[in-house]
Amino acid sequence: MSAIADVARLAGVAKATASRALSGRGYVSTETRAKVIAAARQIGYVASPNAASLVTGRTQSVGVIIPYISRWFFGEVLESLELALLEHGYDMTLYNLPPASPERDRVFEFFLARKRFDGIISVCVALSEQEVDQLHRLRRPLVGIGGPIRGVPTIEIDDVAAARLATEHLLSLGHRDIVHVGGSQADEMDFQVHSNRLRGFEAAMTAAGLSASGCFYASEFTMPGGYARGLALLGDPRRRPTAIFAASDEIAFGLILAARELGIRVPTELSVIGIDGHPHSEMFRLTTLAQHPRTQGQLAVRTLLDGLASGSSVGVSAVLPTSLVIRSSTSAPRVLRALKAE
Amino acid sequence: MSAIADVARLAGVAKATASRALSGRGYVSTETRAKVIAAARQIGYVASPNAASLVTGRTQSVGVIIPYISRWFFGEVLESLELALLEHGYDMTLYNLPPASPERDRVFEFFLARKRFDGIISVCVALSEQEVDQLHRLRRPLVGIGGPIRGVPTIEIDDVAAARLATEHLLSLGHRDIVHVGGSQADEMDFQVHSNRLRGFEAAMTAAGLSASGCFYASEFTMPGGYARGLALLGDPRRRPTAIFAASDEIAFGLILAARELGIRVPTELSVIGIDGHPHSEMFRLTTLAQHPRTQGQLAVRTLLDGLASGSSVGVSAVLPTSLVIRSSTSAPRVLRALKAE
DNA sequence: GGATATCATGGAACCGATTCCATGCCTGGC
DNA sequence: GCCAGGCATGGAATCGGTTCCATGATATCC
Repeated sequence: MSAIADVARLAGVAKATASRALSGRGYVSTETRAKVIAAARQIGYVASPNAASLVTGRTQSVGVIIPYISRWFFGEVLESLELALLEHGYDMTLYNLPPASPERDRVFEFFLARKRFDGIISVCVALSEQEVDQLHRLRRPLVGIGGPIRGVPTIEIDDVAAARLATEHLLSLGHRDIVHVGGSQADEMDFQVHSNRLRGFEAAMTAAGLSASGCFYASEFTMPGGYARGLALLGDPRRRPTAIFAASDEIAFGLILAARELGIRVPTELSVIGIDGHPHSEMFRLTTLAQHPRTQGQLAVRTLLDGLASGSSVGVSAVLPTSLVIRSSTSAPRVLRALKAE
Repeated sequence: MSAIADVARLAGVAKATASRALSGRGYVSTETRAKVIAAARQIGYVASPNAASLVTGRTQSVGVIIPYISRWFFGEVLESLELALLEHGYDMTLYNLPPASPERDRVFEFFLARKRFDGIISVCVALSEQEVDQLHRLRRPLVGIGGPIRGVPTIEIDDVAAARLATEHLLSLGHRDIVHVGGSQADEMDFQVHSNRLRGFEAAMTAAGLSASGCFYASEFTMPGGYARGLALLGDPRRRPTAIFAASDEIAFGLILAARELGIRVPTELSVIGIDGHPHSEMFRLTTLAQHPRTQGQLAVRTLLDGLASGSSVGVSAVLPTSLVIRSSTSAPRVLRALKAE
């Protein structure tokens, strides 16, 4: 329970000098600094961040708002955020805010409005203009991950482009009968991830001269979701597509398992492509459009801390690239290969 | 940026009265309270928790130390912790501390020692006596999840018993040739989860008059880990067991997939049982010993807040029950069924 | 009706740092 | 030798609350 006054007394200096010696700001002679540091160590002094933030206004802590914790993308982002923040000496305070959470207003009014953070990172939680204004008024920089927020720098991937690329990969293999299994708009998160991926799919299909209508099937954004959808979709051999573009790798895993269960060979009879770059995709030999959540997290932290240093400048948004990782869940459709063989 | 002094001035009372009116402590007349509350609302006053904690010593915030974020068990625990803490008006500050992390000392010296928390919850991170003492000296209550810490209340399941129950389930079906696939002691987390589950397995085998030696195979604690181990283990038909006890559901999923890939029918030719109660276990029709991480999280929060209220009393540890959920990944071994059929 | 308990309020101290300002010393330049 | 300026230090104010203590006004009880 030692305070800086104790350190000062022990070192035989004034509080002010002790503070300067320990923080490194202002003039202190080398020997005095050494004395103070020795005294601090001797009594195990640790500065009280509360007292410090009271006067400086900085808390050395960042708030993170996130809708899920245990889903892959979010877990990865979270881990990278925590690591990057820790490196820069910041604490991370976590608010789990599922879509349509009844806690949402509580969190905003009760927690975020208190001046506990130097900044906030919002992962796939859209903030209303009012909420953004509120934070700006507190002069707290704000960075988004996963979707655009008006007037706020955001780190994201281009979901439309990623979906288009994935679909184009299937098209380039010769598939014409392609289905998209993705999240429904109903349980969409704040950002338009689901509908953006659908739009990218439709764009690619239309550009290839194909109709996309009736080619979308909704699913939970999970492996069991994809599995259930797969069983229903692939059960009828006559209506079976030759390829599926899944909006996430986990959906794709479920689809592959459903196909196996129905005796449909992947990729011979059915090609499947996902989006994510999930670590399990290697095991499932899934072709996927990898995004890089850890990079997104690191960049978000850097952007936030830059904004913090430069005094709430606006900061710059970034659209991070995705990369097509081709494995063996995709190939030319059987008909085509039969033709080629002739 | 309004302070309580502004509220007091506007309401025409002293700071002390305004503070009492807003916090609800001490005597304030009904009308004065109404005036103060109205004034506070009018200028959008939000109390500074820093200033408050400076004098009360309470921060209304809890630190959580956890080795993983995205693994199922940990994600579940985390979500339940956050929810329960939020309900009681506490913030949750997260420290991700993988086993053998180089950040560990930094986290302890630099972050935890600062008086930023009213208490700490350690999820599967064992604390050294020194670390525990340090926290006790700061009079900060401490609760563990997932394993015993000397002198600290802990919420856990009985890993030995759970493993024994799982193995006994296989034995009771008539299996004699049983293998355990679990985590290696090398990459064990702080608590003895891996070796405890192995011990439970050995205990059950020995009690049934069987030898357990040579029946353990190490695997990463993930689905790909189980998959890789499954391919290697089940490849040779002559050395194939009739049943596998997997130390986690995710390992079990991998094993099941490997079996399917090798054309081994589950459960006809191979029974598989796991531990966890993972949400995907239903999809894999996996028989499992379900533990309940959310309950563990809730109980940990309750224990911590009790300790907080009663002033660092010791609190009581709890061993939570597991439940056997029987699905169709386990059945009597084929030989036995053939005999019965005669 | 006077002593006592209860309620209501204000003034001031305090939590533990940072930082502004004043003071004094020493050095160097002219 | 004197003055300017850089360096080193201490005193005191400050951040924004909570709480102790004193004071006064009512209500209660014998």
